[in-house]
Amino acid sequence: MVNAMIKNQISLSKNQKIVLDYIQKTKKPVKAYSILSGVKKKGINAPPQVYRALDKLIEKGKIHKIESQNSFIACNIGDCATPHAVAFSICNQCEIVTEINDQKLFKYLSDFKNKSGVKFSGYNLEFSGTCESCKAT
Amino acid sequence: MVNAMIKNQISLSKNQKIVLDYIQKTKKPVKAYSILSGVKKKGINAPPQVYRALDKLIEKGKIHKIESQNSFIACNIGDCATPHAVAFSICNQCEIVTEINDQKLFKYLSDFKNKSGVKFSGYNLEFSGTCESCKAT
DNA sequence: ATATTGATGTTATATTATAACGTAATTTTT
DNA sequence: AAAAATTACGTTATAATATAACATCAATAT
Repeated sequence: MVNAMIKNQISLSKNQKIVLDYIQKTKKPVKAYSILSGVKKKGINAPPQVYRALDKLIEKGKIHKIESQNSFIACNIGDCATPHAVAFSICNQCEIVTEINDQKLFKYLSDFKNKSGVKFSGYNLEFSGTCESCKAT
Repeated sequence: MVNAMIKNQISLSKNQKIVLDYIQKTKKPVKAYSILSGVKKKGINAPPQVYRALDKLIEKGKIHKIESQNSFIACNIGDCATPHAVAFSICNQCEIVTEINDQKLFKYLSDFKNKSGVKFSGYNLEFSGTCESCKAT
């Protein structure tokens, strides 16, 4: 009752917790069927259970989908305030994906979009290239 | 021989032409299997033929993939000079997708990326929202 | 002329995702 | 607290998207 009033308290169901837990353990984005194998021992048996959890976790800003890879990654900005306005850096070599949290970029893109006459609802931006550490080698 | 020296002359194979032709006829992005059904009468029988053509057409800057939809759209910037740095506006209502050709945006994003220490190789930006005409209704 | 590369055609299969159905748990309304 | 509504669950089956692998043919470079 008291706890229920804490702001931004987002409750997760059992399966949602299991799936989020698994995703948070990995550094690289994971695919739905990898998640499935990874959580079979926790009692999740079939794709729909995974996909349903993924959908809800995205809605709740806990994870993001990397569209160019059909993979999923935990949000690194705590509870993502804007789960539908996201930007990522994808290293083609080591495959590590990092979420970009840049207010100026966010503002630039939001403004750009609004200016263009389209009612802004979100964006997905995926940079690709070679990351710092891979560049070194 | 003479023609072969024309700059930017990009030659397309038979199947590539067929697939590009089909994509250019549509306003909305099309899916690979829709293309397949659409070009069966032209003698294209199986998915790999379509996917191979799509891959090459992307390389050659003739089409782009809309990652969030697994669909394909003709490049509206002639031969796209930068097939791996693209931006789109996706209307959630009418599903029309338009390619954004804005040098300032392009520069902003390229600069942003380079500044961040990552060797820039490309980006894919997909805005979503409600387009002008859908907003009216 | 030969070797290399790019394109084709085909079969089979891998990967990603959802439909549909019945049941159970949780929350909201009365 | 009971009823209603919503959300989540488990399961089976199947749809939709994409690629592997192999044999052949065509174009081009050496």
